[in-house]
Amino acid sequence: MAGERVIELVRILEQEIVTGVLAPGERLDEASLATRFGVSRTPVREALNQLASTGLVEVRPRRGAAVAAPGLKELLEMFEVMAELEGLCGRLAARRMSGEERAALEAAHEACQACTEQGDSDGYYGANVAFHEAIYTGCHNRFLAEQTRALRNRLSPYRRLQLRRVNRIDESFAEHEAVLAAILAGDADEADRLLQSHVTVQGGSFADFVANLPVGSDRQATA
Amino acid sequence: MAGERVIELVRILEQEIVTGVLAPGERLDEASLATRFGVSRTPVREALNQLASTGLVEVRPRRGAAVAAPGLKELLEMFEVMAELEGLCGRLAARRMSGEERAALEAAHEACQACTEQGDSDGYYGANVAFHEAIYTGCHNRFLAEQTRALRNRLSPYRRLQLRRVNRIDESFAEHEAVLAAILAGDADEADRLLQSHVTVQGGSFADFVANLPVGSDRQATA
DNA sequence: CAAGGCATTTTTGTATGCAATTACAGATTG
DNA sequence: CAATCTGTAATTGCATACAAAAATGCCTTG
Repeated sequence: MAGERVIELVRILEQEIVTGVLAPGERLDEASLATRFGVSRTPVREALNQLASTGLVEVRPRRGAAVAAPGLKELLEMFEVMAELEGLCGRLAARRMSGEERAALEAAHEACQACTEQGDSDGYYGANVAFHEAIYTGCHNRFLAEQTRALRNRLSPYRRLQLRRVNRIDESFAEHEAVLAAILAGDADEADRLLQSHVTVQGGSFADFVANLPVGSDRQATA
Repeated sequence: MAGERVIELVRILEQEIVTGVLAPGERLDEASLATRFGVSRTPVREALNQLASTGLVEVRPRRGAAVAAPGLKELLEMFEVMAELEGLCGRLAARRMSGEERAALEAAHEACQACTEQGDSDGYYGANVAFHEAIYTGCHNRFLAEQTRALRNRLSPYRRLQLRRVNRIDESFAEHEAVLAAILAGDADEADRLLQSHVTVQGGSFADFVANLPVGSDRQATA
């Protein structure tokens, strides 16, 4: 399944959804996308199906596809699970990371530090991803890493809202430092706990998070 | 997407995979399935894609689909994550279950007891599912419940091997009893811990588990 | 007899066409 | 004037047709 063209379509659409070019709730009709990408409806359908399986788009039978617009309740549920998964990654990483992997994590942390000191918030976004990726690698559980990455990706449109908060970068970096210390010390419980609170909404202001949500996210799109 | 026919195909194929009618590694070519179900290849393709997204089948570009045959390492990774998810469900359920939900859990447990006393191992399989479903409901996190259910389903071909062990039913029931007690007592940590060990391979004999694996599961099918 | 190359055959990937369902708009009626 | 009904347009679901790639078997050749 999934020829090269389909994979490319998935990649492009996923990127546009994750970065917010395609807003939650926006309709994705097959014909338009097919014309836009210069292919037939068939690969577009497959791409939409794949995106639906990751949860990024929502398809309702006979009613077409749209960028997923989870309600507030569902978002909180997903954050709750993500916190647990990230924590587990950290817990396992603290126990299992090799010397090289620990060095890579430190390097990623230093890249974050560089961005922080220069106030490069765009750069920090990427460096932050690299830091967490280093932890995923270090947990030595590819399945867990993939699940966590997928959920992280799915929530990224909403996580970006948080990261834009004033001083959130500095806060995030400070939290990374503690996480790094715990992992290097091999303190699994602490790494778990710190990572959970790091990715949790409650780390910031919950009211701000809700207030910055795109309109319509306060109820189910499928309602 | 996903018309009625596709949904039905997914349901049937999923059932056949989970119950072992279709063995891990078995090839699933589109034309044969299309003839068998009396539909064209298009809905079959969609169904296979959906099953691929849940991990039950594996599709390699230009090389067709086959029932997923995860290697031992990957299986252990999945069990590790499932233990965590089940534990989290129990943790949340202990804190959040309503009175009716607690009653339902007790009822499910009693159904398990009936099967145990009558040595009805087939019946126990279903009652066991109901017990865990009651916990999923009680965690009040539909997303988590869905993720856990999906992973449980994906692992069910391998879990059944465990359940067939002598006395495993009795062991399982005794563990349920402890889980039930912890949840009713609102002891979240204990419920978490007990459920994790309940679904973990290490609960039984690891060697037996490995020995009963279908041939070929000791290495990656995609290797 | 074994190994490699070539043609055939099978299977997947994509395009297109048709049928069925749904959304929309205008008209009709209470 | 509001609500409902109906006809039309638009969109999805499925089937079929064609193109491209990979698997298979046979033949040639060393």
